[in-house]
Amino acid sequence: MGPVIGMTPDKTAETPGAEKVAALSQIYKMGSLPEAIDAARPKATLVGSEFADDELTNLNWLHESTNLLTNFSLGSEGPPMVSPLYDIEGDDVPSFGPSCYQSPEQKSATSKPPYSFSLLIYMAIEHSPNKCLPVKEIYSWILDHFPYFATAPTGWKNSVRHNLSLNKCFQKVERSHGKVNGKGSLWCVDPEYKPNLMQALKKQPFSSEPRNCQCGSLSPHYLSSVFKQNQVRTLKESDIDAAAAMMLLNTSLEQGILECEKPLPLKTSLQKKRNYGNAFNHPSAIRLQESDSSTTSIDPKEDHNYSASSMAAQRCASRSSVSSLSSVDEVYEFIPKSSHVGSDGSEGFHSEEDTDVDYEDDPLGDSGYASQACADTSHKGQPGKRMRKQSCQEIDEELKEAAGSLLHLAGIRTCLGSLISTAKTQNQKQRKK
DNA sequence: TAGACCTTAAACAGTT
DNA sequence: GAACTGTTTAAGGTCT
Repeated sequence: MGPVIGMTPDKTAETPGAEKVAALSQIYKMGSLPEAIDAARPKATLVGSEFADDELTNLNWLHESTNLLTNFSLGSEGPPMVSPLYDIEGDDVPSFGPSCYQSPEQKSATSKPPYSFSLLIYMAIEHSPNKCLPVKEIYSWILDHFPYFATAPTGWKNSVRHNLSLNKCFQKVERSHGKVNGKGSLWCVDPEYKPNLMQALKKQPFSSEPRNCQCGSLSPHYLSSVFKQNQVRTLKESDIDAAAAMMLLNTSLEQGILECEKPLPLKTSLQKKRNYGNAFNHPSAIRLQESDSSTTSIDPKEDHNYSASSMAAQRCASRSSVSSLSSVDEVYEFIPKSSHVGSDGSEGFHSEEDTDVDYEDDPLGDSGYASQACADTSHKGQPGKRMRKQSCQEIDEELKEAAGSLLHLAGIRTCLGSLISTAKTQNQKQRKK
């Protein structure tokens, strides 16, 4: 088996910011994504008409992503999604059900699958409804589809974990506290590396003769379809960047004050992987990890791309790097949505698992960092409250700046002032309650 | 041959 | 305390 591009920890490829990952992760997790997109569309149109074709600022992605993102569920169970893209290209509708994997796996009951653990994990995750799986579910999926591992030495599980930890293609999504449903984190595929994984997946059974390929291969049809889907996603990533930033803004607005009452999350996989000098070196990712004190200069170019990655977005991303983004429409409807704030002040987000039937045992939506950042606020003592309040005000200002930068990108500066001030007012009201 | 990629094993710490 | 999860290191094999 040939090397898989961009799949090892020591690789120094350019990477997306944690924000994008978070945004996309959130998108994956939003079971009701089409509705969210639909809900956002009219509002986006209001502001989007002024800057139709400005790449990052183009909100047309909202329109297109209705179709595009519908196809994100490439591995999902249930009926296969029919994409207009396939219609356009004259492709048949791909089948992404388990059956599309069946052939090789069934044949490989006694022989080792021709796929690397990275690909196995990738397939498992992609096959999951929310594109996120706990390690245990990944085990299960692999076992289900590759009976070889049922009788294989247990070391393969170690290898799976090793891959998850080391391979930057995979990102850990912290489970929230208080989860009764299993331990450990959820693992997602970094969208940035999906092309690589897809390429590897595409290459593996056909292009190059796998080392241990003793079994059949994935359907060429399946592979080409998936590959095309992935290409479409890649094309849209720049747009999604903007969307991610927009959503981050929402998170920031809601969480900015609360955030300062909670230390940044513990070491994350992002940090870990950054330590390998690798892909997660995106400025925003770095800076958010370097906590509040970081003012190091970054690549202006990237800073431009992630102008929303200023302090606000960073702080926000430090939580939401995994999960805490809201739907796009909430950017415009922060105030009404803020009424979702729960007793712990942690709401206003969609839980990463809100729609996940498997992990839905968390009605509070204590998803990942976002809620972690809020859940413990009551535990904090009073002494530092004044300082925190001051910090919160500073953060507020930073949030304004960040929002300004971002919305400047989007060309919707005009509504910023009222939006933020209103949101701020509402947020304060909520806090007073 | 070197480097990249991948697998396997093991140790260890933290969590449940 | 056991089992699980996550991290890290190391060694060795394969391929380009």
